[in-house]
Amino acid sequence: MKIGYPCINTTINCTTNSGFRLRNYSKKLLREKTSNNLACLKKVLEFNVKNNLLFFRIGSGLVPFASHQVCQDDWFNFFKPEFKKIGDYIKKNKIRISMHPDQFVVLNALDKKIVKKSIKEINYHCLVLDLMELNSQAKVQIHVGGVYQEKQKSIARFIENYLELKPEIKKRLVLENDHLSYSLKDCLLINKQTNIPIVFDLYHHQCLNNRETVSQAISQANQTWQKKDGQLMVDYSEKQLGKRKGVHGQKINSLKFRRFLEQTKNIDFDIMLELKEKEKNALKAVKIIKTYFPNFLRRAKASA
DNA sequence: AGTTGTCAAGCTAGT
DNA sequence: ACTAGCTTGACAACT
Repeated sequence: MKIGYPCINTTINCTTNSGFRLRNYSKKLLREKTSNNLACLKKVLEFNVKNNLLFFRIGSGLVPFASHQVCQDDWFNFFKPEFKKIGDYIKKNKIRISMHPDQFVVLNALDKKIVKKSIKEINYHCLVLDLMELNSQAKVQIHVGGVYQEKQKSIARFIENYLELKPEIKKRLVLENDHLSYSLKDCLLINKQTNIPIVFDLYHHQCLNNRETVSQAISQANQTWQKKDGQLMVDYSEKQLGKRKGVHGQKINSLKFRRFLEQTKNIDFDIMLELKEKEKNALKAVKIIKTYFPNFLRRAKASA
């Protein structure tokens, strides 16, 4: 089991997400920002290793506007050595990596232009991981997309578009249940026809489910991951009290987290803590696991 | 120096 | 009809 957090470290003063406005685009700015972001990524990963946080989601803004038509720069050649160095560090320290393109990526969109742009954005994410020379256990996670009042047709469109992707993209793409349209059950249905692994998001599952227990759900998601895909990835977050459905919580609740681990203790997986306070929650999670489930982290070392 | 409006992109449900 | 929310604030113009 590896513990991680997404995109941003609030402790060290270094961000991997610095960018600029589209109207200010220039090759120089793109290279400046990318250079800064890669340097910070290395520092964040070093912080993580020091703190036993061996799962990390790299933010989509690593290379600003990388998939936008304005970007004609061959940044991937220019920064190749830097990417490789970071990849070497990741492999040396056995860090699990994921990426998560944002909400504008809709592989099942009705509008073909949106599908095309989405694929371009997915390709960029995969290219980042390829440049780091990471294996197929480094994943890019997306949601199914829109419903457009015709769920079955929309699922069919997802499958059709997915199957047309290049193998080097398919090997990285994984699907995550969302909190209002596509449940775990829907994702499993898509998995049957595509073999795409399913990332299990606990909070989304609490918002939208088919009455599976957490234990059953984790087990079902786990079965979609083959050896080449690595361990099951789980996104862990909690409801923000008093806020409307879908809002992520701020802090990890020790009791709830322990209950979750207890319910799922027969399966090993990697946990991404999607809570507002970032690495602080991940550190707390590590502490909780060390205290109450010490064999879980030993297992991580053994499998690492 | 600190504050605030805005930023490439899509979709959904709550208000 | 409008907006908050989504995996993550950060940029840049203003006071």
